[in-house]
Amino acid sequence: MMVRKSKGITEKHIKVLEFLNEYQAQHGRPPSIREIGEKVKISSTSVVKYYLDQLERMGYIERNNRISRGVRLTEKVSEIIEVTTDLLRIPILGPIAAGSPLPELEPGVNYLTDNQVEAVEIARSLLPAREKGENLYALEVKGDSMVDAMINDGDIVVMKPASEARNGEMVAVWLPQNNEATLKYFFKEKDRYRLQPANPTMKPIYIKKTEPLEIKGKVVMVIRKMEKPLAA
Amino acid sequence: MMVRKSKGITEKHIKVLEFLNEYQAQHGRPPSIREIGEKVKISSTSVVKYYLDQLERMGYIERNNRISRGVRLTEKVSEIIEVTTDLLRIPILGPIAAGSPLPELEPGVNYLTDNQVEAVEIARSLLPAREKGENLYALEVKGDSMVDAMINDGDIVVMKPASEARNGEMVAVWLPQNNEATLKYFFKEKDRYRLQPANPTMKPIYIKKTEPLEIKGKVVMVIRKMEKPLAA
DNA sequence: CTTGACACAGAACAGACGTTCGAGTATCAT
DNA sequence: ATGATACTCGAACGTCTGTTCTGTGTCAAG
Repeated sequence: MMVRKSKGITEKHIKVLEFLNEYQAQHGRPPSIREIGEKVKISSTSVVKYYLDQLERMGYIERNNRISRGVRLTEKVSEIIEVTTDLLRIPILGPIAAGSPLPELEPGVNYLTDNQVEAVEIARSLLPAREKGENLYALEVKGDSMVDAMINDGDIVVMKPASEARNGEMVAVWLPQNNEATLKYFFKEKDRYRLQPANPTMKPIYIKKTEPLEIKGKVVMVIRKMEKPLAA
Repeated sequence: MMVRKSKGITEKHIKVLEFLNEYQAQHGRPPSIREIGEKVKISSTSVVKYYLDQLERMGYIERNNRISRGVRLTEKVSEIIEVTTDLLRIPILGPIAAGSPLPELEPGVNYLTDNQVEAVEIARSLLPAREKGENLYALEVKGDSMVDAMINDGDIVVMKPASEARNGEMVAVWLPQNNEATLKYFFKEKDRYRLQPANPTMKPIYIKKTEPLEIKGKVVMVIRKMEKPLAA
């Protein structure tokens, strides 16, 4: 009767979760109840337990009782705070092919907790400096239509959502008039856009500024797994 | 006069280190002394401490005394046991360019503990199934000579050491007669080797079996970071 | 045979740690 | 005012956990 039913998370709960996350990342082990209390400014161990009980009931932590430091954050906390991990799970939204429209990130959907979607795990250190990794998504290349972007069938393209780009950035664009998706280096010129293939031996496409061109995202990384040998 | 025997690591030490590693990976926290003793078949906590003290003196673990479960494996243990991590540190041995010989993995050198070399961190889940990651190394592509392998200047190529290959595998080969390093799909035919570019629009190279051809490794993965925009 | 380093066991102890309980305060709807 | 709810405190308790101490058996050197 002393535990709230379904009220929301308070500032204190978040403080506790953040400290749990921080301590674990820093020390490689969970903190003790007294260590939590000290950091979250709770002077009684019973109050810390009080909050831990609530957090456990809410599904944000799991506990192995009777064992010291037996606390563990669950997947669910990522909905509340940014969990520091070395690995970043990036959802694979779908295929990218020349003739089909690009899958897009729908706001408000948490792909990481949705086990339906596949994902690639990328080391944070592999990402461009200080790229937080927020909202990154990945596409799997289907077909040979991206060869001029130096991208093969089966490659994984990691994207950052964007609707505009600066010169020299590689973007995924949808060309409504051609009904075509493509990956190109983007350059804005006088009265046109130049879409430059990555392959230096190939020629650019020019799109007049009056013509439609939808930038869907910037390419952050391309990953090619040589899993199975080439046939033929 | 009192030089005792080996003085090195014993089977028990390794058992302890392995359990430390296993428990940490499984529970996200270090084990207690009694948990160690139970698993390593030591019936007294004092003996566990006895070994922990030795391991600490040898530099394989660090301890935060007075605090429960205050044990942590150090970098050095990777010389002794295979530390299970989600991340794999793969050393970048050097550049790969058409005109220069390929850097090679020197046996007996632990590149991971040698801070001199750069490294890329790859999530284990990203590697081909059950690729242990042993002896993997990486090369950084310099120049545009690998464009026919769909590989750009600046790309990171993750390699597995190999001196021969099966049909359809992409290999790094050194062609002594041409004084050239290249990445191609490898096919053995009647009396020749066919080196097939990844780019389907390009033609293969044929090498007679009588001519020299040194396979240096198989390509496991290619990573392209789109860090900076393309100039021009 | 004696000595001493080494590997190990068991008991005991002190402090760390999680849990329980009694009690107090503040807010809010009744 | 009343009571229910949410939150906090402090003390006490028992277990967990790391440390210390005493003792035993082995083995090689002196």
